[in-house]
Amino acid sequence: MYHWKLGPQGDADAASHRSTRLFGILGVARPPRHSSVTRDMSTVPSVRIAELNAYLGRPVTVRAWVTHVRSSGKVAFATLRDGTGTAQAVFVKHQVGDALWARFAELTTETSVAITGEARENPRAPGVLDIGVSDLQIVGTSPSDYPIQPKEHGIDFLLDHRHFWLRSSRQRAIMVIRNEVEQAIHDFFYERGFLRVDTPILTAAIGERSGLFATEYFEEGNAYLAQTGQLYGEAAAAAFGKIYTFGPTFRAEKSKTRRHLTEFWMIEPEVAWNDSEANMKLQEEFVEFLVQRVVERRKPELAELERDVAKLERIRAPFPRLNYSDAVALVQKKGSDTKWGDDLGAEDEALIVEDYDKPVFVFNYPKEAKAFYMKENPDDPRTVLCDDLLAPEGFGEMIGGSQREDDYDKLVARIKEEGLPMEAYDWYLDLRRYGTFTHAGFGLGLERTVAWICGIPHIREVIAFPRMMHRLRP
RNA sequence: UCCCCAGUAGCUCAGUUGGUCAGAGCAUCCGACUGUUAAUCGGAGGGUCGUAGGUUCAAGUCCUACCUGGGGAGCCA
Repeated sequence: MYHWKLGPQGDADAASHRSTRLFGILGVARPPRHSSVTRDMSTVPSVRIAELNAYLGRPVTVRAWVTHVRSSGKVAFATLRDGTGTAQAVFVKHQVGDALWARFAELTTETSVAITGEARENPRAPGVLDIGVSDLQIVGTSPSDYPIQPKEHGIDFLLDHRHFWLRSSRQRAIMVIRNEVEQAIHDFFYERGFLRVDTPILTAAIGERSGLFATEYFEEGNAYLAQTGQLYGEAAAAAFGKIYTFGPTFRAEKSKTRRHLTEFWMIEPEVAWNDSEANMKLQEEFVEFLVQRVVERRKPELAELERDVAKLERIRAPFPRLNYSDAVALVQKKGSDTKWGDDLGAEDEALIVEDYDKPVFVFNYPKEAKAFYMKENPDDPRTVLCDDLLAPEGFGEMIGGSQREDDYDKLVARIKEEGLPMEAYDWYLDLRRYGTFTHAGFGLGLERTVAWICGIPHIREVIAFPRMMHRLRP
């Protein structure tokens, strides 16, 4: 870690001084060979780049990574990144001396450094502060073959180097917005009296659909990675009223599209006494809240991503609603050959969404197109009380929700119709035997939501380390 | 699983009807430059053209198979 070199002049004494200062800054014990050298550095504050403008005209120490180096004979520049922002270190040869000047020449892309100098504004580049360097410690060297360049790269190459790609300013902006969305989710539900419930990731087979990841589980046979926490969420709603889950979800389908991951994060609220109407109202309030929170607090990051903020500012409840039958009629008018009873395909969703600049609800699908647990529509028993919320700008289905079937006999009949193993649902059916209750909930795909807010076309870019069919590393 | 597309230098790509086709830009290394912002200028190194067969006097180039990946469909969030 403490990997620094002397300049060509062999400035050993100066080097030991600098080394001492670095160890002091890092707050770790000095090696004994430097113990005779002491220097009080308490007057030089160690700051993050985002805080630099509070220290203009004063000496500071910044610990950061070098993103770019430029040299011009007698003056040289190193751009610095520390995760909070960027700054520019300026080396003027006649000011820094030969030894430090020589050490500058050792800086390469992604060298980690501790740089001390005066913070000051740079009239030539408003917004990026300069550090007039008086001292430089190389903490970790970086070979000259660092793979990520400030040039175009293919997506495959970038994902192979995801551990480096995350260092770029664009990726930082995405992760900051993702974090803002996650925090907003917790705030939204906390303020409304929801209880967060963490549901199991290892489950017995309860979906019985293909696309489950299996793993050995002691003497119990196979366990499966959770595809949803919903069934557990329903049990929790009967216990606590209003709950939500927030966790990873796994789908082993061999999906190869920009909207799919094998591991993604899903938020699943479940609310006692909500019907389908209240469910949709909660969804649109929720989505509006998330989008407006990002607009309010993350303008710089949206700008970094060149996102059209005006499109996000328009995202206000209520959202347009189409019942399934009207949606089918609409897409047929636009040339689709989808018939009543079919599920809506990706092309159909695009046809529906193109007329709106807000997310669009499509509600009450045919029973056959949806899951067994959705409540039969009393006004049209061919359909169930459910909704999909489609994101604008072609980002696809962001939410799937429904009122749950609370009638024991109807639920049993649906499980039989689907050919599902009744014994797997014994505890789930108990929820209808012991104090059944009207309830509804939905699942929001975090990555799809963040991709839409960021305007990133592929969701693999909005999760730090995506898991896809052909990608298990890094 | 199905349909479409692509594999040429570290990266992004060009390479015409088969015949100086082993190329460019960037990156790297060396040199020049006192304020650069993807700096600029000069020079250098770097490739079994995805793999294996085949056609031909001659194959990145045409044919076949395979491998790998991408995009889309389905499934869904």
